Amino acid sequence: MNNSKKERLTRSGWAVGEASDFLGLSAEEARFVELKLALAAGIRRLREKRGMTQAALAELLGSSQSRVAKMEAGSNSVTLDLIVRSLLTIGADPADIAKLIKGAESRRAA
Amino acid sequence: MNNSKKERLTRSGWAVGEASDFLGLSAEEARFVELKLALAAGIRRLREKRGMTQAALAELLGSSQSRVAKMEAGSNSVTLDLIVRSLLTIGADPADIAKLIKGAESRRAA
DNA sequence: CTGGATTATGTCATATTAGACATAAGGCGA
DNA sequence: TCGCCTTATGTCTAATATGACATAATCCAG
Repeated sequence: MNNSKKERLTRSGWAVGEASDFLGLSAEEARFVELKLALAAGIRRLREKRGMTQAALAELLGSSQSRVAKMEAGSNSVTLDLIVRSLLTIGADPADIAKLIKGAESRRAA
Repeated sequence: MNNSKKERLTRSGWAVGEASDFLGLSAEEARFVELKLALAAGIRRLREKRGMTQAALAELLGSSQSRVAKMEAGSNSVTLDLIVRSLLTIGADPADIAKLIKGAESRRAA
C-alpha cells in the first residue's frame, strides 16, 4: 500500500504533529500514522520512566530489542496491535491510551 | 499464542465487559481484547448510523464484506490496525477513538 | 411462506509482520 | 581515546492477517 514513501517520511525525523497529507497520504492514513506515532512515543516515555532498557522491555514482551526499537520509532513494519499490547504490558491502562490518542489529534492546530 | 481458547470465548457471545481473565488470558490480554471489542462495536455503530451496509463499507475500505463482518465481530483474526483504519475511514476522529477506548475500561466495575 | 438483501462463517493463496540475529551507530564514563 | 552499554537498522524464516470467494444463516417486507 505504497509504503516506501510513508516509511521514508515518518522514519527520517518527523515530528509527531505533522506526518502530513502532501504525498500519497490520504487524510485518514495521515491520521493513522500520527496516532501510531503518538502511541509509540508513549511507549518510550513509559519505558524510560520505569528505567527499563529496550532489551528489558523486549524480554518482558517475549520479543526482541530490535523490534522494540522499531516500535518506538513508529516504523511501519510494526502493527498497532503490538504497540498497544506493549503499552498494556508496561502498565498503561485504557485511559492512558485514550489520553495518548487524544494527544495525537490536533497537535495540528498549532 | 493460544488462540483457539480465546477465540472460542470471544466469538461465541461475549459481552463487552467481561472477556475475562480466567482461562489462559493474562490481565493484559484481557484488557487488549476488551479494547478491541469496544472499537469493533464502535465501527458497527458508526456504520449503521451512516446507513451503510457492510458491503458498502468494505468497498470504501478496499476490503470485503466478510472481513468487515469479522471485524465487527471482533474476531481475533483481525488486527487493531484494520479496525482503527476503518474507524478513521468512516469518519471517527482520534477523540472519538479515545472515547471508545475509555468506554472499554471498567465496564468491569459493574 | 417466499424472495431479496444483509450479515455470518469457513477456506484458500498471497502479502505482511513476527521474533531472531548480526552489526552499526550513539552516548558516556574512565 | 577506549570499552561498555544502549539503541538503530537491516535481513532472514516462520507465523499471521489479508482480500477473495463460496455459502450458510438472518431478517423482513410483501
